[in-house]
Amino acid sequence: MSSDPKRAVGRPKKQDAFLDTAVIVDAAWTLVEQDGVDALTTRTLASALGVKSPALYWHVPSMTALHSLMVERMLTESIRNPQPGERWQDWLRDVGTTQRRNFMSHRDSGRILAMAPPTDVTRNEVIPMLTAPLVNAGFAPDQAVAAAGAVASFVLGWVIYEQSAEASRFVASMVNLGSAFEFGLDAFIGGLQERLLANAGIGDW
Amino acid sequence: MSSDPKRAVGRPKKQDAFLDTAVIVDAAWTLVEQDGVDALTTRTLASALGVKSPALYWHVPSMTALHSLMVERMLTESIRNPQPGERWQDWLRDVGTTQRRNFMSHRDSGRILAMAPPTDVTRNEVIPMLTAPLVNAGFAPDQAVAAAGAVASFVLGWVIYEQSAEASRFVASMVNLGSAFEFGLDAFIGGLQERLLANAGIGDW
DNA sequence: CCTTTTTATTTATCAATGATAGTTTAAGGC
DNA sequence: GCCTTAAACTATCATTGATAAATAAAAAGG
Repeated sequence: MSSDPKRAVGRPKKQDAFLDTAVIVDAAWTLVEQDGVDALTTRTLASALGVKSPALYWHVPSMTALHSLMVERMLTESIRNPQPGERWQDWLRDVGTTQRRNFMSHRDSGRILAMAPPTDVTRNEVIPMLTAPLVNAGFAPDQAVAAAGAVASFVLGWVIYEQSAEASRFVASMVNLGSAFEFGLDAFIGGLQERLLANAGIGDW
Repeated sequence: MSSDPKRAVGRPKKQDAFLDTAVIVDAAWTLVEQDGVDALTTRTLASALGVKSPALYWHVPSMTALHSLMVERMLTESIRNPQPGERWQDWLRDVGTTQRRNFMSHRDSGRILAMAPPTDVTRNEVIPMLTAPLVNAGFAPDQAVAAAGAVASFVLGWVIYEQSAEASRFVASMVNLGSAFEFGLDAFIGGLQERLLANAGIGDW
């Protein structure tokens, strides 16, 4: 409470403004990492920031908006453009595996992704970043969007199941989850490649 | 309330027991279909059934359990065994498209799937039903589990995005969602086929 | 036929949660 | 020095999932 000398009881300003969106999103992920998404309430989060819950609403309009911001943060961490000369297959495989690893390293990220509407940033930056390299590789724009969407969907669905204790325990008893994911991803990329070659042929799409 | 002559105020029994799990799950889906998953509360659901909310807890232990039951109901509606002589590719494509159609016909099903732990029925019936035909087709058991999991993940993720108003509006402005889904599914099945042929060869898996 | 137990609901009530209203303090511009 | 804006606070709501205790009807037991 009044243990922190930097904080007056009334209100600071620009100088030492305590909160901003980035700090809140940070703390939110930390909290979720520790105690799971069910523990992410406006009160626990505020308390982790040494603040009362209504203060959060000055920076973030709602809990749902916070979820979206958390997603945005996580997504921008795990997508990259292809390096010059990198084959699209290798790039896509790496993006897929990296994204799974990234999602899995954020507890309950699947559930959060499922709840959160995409932000403008997510829509306007992330999606084009996924489709552009595929168009460059020779896919038709429709195909590129479909392929990018399919990979994104596959990863999201996979992570949701893998983060479900019951589901992943059951499947993990039959198969190594990492290998299984890569098997699926490779199969999908292989199938995309077939379709790309078909484009060069008669092009019946 | 007292408008229904069949109901005494105290309590009925077996004969005309008002509630059971099936009826509750039914009403829950109806309610979600109409007003979305956020409107599915113990009170609204009870009221739709002409009952008070604690009555539900006699039949279903928790809201989460109800979600799981809703998922179980939905899943068992959309999976089928292959018909005799049916090619595994055709069967898998049909299962995938049917499942997407089924999920999409249940409002907010993606979010519900993401929240709900799988029931025993889901684990022990649905998953084997998906893998068995693939094993029959010549996939190694690991591969069959991986492939089935991948298709299930793909569909789940896709539906979550397609049911997100913002995400689907954005993607639908670039591509037909149905065609895009099928493009992804076909690519994946094509890739699986490649792998199956590789099994017959040197078998490096 | 009366008593006891079980089944299935009710009423009453909680604690937790997301959110808003209204208040308060600090800083900056004039 | 005042006024406006930024950024927090206190107080308070309505809603929600859930439980406890009461209660009535049906079934079971004799």
